[in-house]
Parts: sequence; structure tokens; C-alpha cells
Amino acid sequence: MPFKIDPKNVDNQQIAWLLRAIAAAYTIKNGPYFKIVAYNNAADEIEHLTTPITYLWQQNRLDEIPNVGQHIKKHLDELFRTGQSKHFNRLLGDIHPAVFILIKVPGIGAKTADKLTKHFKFPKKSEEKIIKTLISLAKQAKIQQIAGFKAKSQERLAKLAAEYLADISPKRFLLSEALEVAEPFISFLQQHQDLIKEAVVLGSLRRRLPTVGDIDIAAKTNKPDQVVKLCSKYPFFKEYETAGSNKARIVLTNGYRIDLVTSPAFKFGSLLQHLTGSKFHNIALRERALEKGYSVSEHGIKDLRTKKLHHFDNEVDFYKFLGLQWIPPELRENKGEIELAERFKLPQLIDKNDVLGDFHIHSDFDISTSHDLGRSGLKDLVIKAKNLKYHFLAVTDHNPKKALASDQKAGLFKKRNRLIDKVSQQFDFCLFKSLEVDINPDGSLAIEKNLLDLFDFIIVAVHSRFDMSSSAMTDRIIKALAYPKVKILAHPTGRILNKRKGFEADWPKIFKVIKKRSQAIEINASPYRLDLPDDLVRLAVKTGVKMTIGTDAHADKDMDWMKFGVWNARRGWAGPDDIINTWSIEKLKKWLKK
DNA sequence: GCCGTTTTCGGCCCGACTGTTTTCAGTCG
Repeated sequence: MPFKIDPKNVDNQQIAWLLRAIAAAYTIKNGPYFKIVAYNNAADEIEHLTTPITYLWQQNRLDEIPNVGQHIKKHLDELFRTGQSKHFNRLLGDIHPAVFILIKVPGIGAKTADKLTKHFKFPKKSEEKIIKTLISLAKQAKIQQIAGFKAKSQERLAKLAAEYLADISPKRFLLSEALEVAEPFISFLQQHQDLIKEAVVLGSLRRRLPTVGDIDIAAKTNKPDQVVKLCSKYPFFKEYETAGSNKARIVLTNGYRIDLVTSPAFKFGSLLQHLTGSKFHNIALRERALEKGYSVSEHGIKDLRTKKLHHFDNEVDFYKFLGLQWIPPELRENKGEIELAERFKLPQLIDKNDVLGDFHIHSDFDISTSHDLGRSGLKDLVIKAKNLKYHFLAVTDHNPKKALASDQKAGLFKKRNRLIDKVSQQFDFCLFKSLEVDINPDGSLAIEKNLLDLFDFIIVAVHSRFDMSSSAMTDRIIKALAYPKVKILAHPTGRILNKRKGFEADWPKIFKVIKKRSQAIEINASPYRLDLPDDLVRLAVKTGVKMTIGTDAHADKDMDWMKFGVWNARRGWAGPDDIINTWSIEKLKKWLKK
């Protein structure tokens, strides 16, 4: 099968898939094991890349990608120049194209896919037809007729394929959604202190990723079988999907699943570390341990000379044994944290308690806004802020509809400003008069320039035309940033988690402009957005660009979303000084005048 | 095929689970 691409129209996922196809081809041909690993590693990197790989290629920067060395670089270069690679085509040529579709189904690997396509007739194109063919073969009980498969494998394949087709297979939940399921269950477990000493979330949930694949919880106990039994007493318990003596998967009445694992106290630290991940962090950790003569697993750390297995009841001691500073879960992605932990030089991360205010709040004051109005009054917002021990809030209602006459707008703004002053005085609380203004497709602002003086500062954001090219979007944003009073670029990539991919833009270029103009970029803390994405937070930290966290609250209770913004900031290695929410009011006022 | 404060050669994470090929292969996280 000659594999052709349009170099102008190929994304990172497709390139990652191609490299996995190469790995699969080597697997089928019993090629060298470490070549297979190398291609898969390169695919992993490219899949998680934050810049389009074609963009890196244009700038001759492919060798900046870890796990892409001289050989893969050469093949990719040919692919991007000519639309295909001779070497890849040679490798893929004699393998049925359906193999590379079938391996996308979790649970089906190269060998299985190869056997299937050799024994049965599969369509060459159409992902849907290929998967349906597999389902139909299983239903006709044909798969169990070939060597290596019996009824059970056949059943399993049919199930995997059906799940893939229905897209009910691993759907990722929002972090907030997963916590709403996990936290009440943990409270339930902790009510039984005689049985359970501690219960914590694991995996991507503990590392605070914006979306998580499953809800894993660890319980520290000496009576694992009793803990497994206890689950059935949980008020929202529906059934056990699996239940062993040490672990269980339970289904709740609302359909969510929870994976529970148990561990005795003396090795709880190792288990916690292992199941927190990430996979890449753990691999790097084990490689490093091996150099020092230790083998790491969820059971502990084994000294390869003495064969002694060391147990750890907590993570601090686990990392210490390996000569490392304890690493906050949000950093465990193998992005350089291990090297810094080795020198005890991990950055100080921002903490929820460092936050002194919220930069993005919508009130119910009606200025005939272009987008949705808030639902809470100013007073309630200030009461909430005081409960959160804040020192300030920025009131950032949406700009009025464009159709409204300029002097009508001015009248509304002045009326709003009087109310803000009144509430501020009444509660002795600092309120900034701000506005969230749309950036028009041409980069102009959706409000008259002469009205900007009525505000302490302006937040700008893209709310329309997300489909522009990267360079047009970059120009659009940079033009908007040049207006007076503009201090913050809100929800910068426009992504809505699980719904809309963020748009692409030349972020390094935009960051440079923001830094030069003493502006800031927002980490939108809404659990539906979490925008800036963490890798761009990291870029902001590296290049010295300041950030604000704003909840984008449309009701007082939404102000509790701040924690999501803080976690996202921590995932991007941000410290207190990178985030303007930690600044004193005097410092803020000085910054606003810059 | 990738990578480097013990290496430009010689290494490359670890264990669980599942199903089937009674000793292992495939897949996953």
C-alpha cells in the first residue's frame, strides 16, 4: 500500500498513526524489537507535541523532537517534501491496509490484526466497513475456526470492535466531573476509619489532567476483602463489575465506574507512586533506578545485588531512596522534573492559598451584552469573594451588542461604574471595573475606542471565527492587543474540552508581544475550558510572560473553579510570581498603569 | 532506531492479565 499524504494538510495524529503502522509492520515481520519500540516512542512524542509537526519541519526543527533521530527525521523529511516515503512504502507495501485500521482498536495488536486479514477478506478502505467486517465474522463464528483463536477470543474481538464503533470505548471525563464522582466515594470510605486509614485518587485524576480516562482510588487497609465488600454499602452502588480479594471495579447508579485498589500501609507509598504515573514518568524513573542497580515496581524497590525488596509506606521516602526530591503529581510527565528533583531544584509551584483575587467574573448587571449575562448580583459576588479570603475582584461583563449607539453604551457603563463604586465602598472591598471585549475577525475590538477610558482595564478574547489559519489568527490577536487599556488575553486558544479543539496560532510570537506590552495571558479556570493548555503555561513561564487566573464565573458558586485554574498552572510549572492573582493591590495598580 | 556526568557502542522498564500454543504470546498501562 503506497502511503501518500498531503504535506499541507496532515496533522500530528496522522503522523503518529503512520509511525505506529511502521512499528506494527516490523512487529508482523518479526523485525528487531528495539526498532519497534523506537517507532512507537517517536509516535508517542509526536502525538503529544503541542506544535504542528509540519511547522517544525518547515523551520528545520524536527531534531528538537525527543525520540526522533537521524533516521526517522530523514524519512519524515522525504514524506513532507514529496508526500510519501520510499522506505515506509516498502515496509507497509505487503501488509493488508486493514491491519492499520484494526490496530486502532484498543486490545487489538499487530499480530492479531495480521492473522485476521490473512485468513479473511477485509475491505481495504473505510474504517467503518473494516470494523463491521470483523464484527460480522465474529457473529458468524468464523474466527474461532482459525488456529490461535477460540470462542472466548472471538467474543472478545466482537466486543472490542463494537465498542470502538459505538465510540463508547474510553470516553474521557472532565476533571470536575470525575472529582464529583470520586470525592463522595472517598468520604464514604473514610467514614470507616477502623477499616481504612487513607483513601486517595490515582492516575490522571491525581495529576489533575483537564480530562481523565478512568476513576482510580487507592485505599490503605489491612483487611482488603472487607473493604471490597464495603463498597456494596455505598448509597450509589449498583453492582460489581469485577471483584477480587484486593481490588474491585464497581458500577454506580449514575453509570460511572470506580476502580478500587487496596494496599497494606507498609507498601502504600510504592503503590501510590506506581498508579499515579504518568507512564512516561515511571519509565524514566525505572531506567534511572536501573543505572543505580535498583529495579522499581509497584511492590517496592529491589536492590539487584542483594535481591532485597525495600518497601515504602509513603512517597517522600520512595523518592528519597532514589536520591530524589518528592515530585508533585502535577509534574510527573517526564518533562524534566526528574533531572531537577535529582538536584533538589524543583520549582516552587503556585498554591491555592496564594491566590488573592479573581480576574474574570460576570455579574447580572444588564448592559445589553453580546453574550450571556451573569446570574449573581455584585453584592453576592463580593460576599463570595470575602468567603474565599480574596482581596479583589475584576468585574468583566461582556461588551454590549454592537448595534447599540455609542452614547447609550457610555450611559450603561457609567451606571455600572457607579454601582461598582457603591458596593466596593459598602463592603470595603477592591473591585476593578473591567470588560470582556470580543476580538472581531479583522482584529478590531467590538467596542468604540473612545469608551475604553471608562475602565480600569480591558480583557480581550476571540468568540467567533475559530477556523482561521494560524497566521491570520496570530495577526488578529496581535492587532487587538495594541488597543489602549487592554491587559489580558482571555481563554487564548478557544478550546472547549471534549467539544472544540483550540485554534492554532504562533504562540511564541504572541507571547513576545504580550511580554513587551506588560500584558498578561489568562488561564481560564472553567473546568470546561482550562485554557491556556498546560504546555503553553509552561512556555509562558519559560519566556517570562505573566498570567492571570480567571474563573469566568457566571454565578457566585462558579468562583470555586479557581482550584482548577491553579492545578492547570501547576501542571505548567507556574510559581506564585508567574501568576498575577498573587500580587498585592498596590502592585496590581502599578501594573495596570504600565 | 534512539541515546549518552560511567557509554559514539551497547544498552533499551516492569508486571498484570488474558487466553490458549501445557510454557508462552499478545496487549496494556
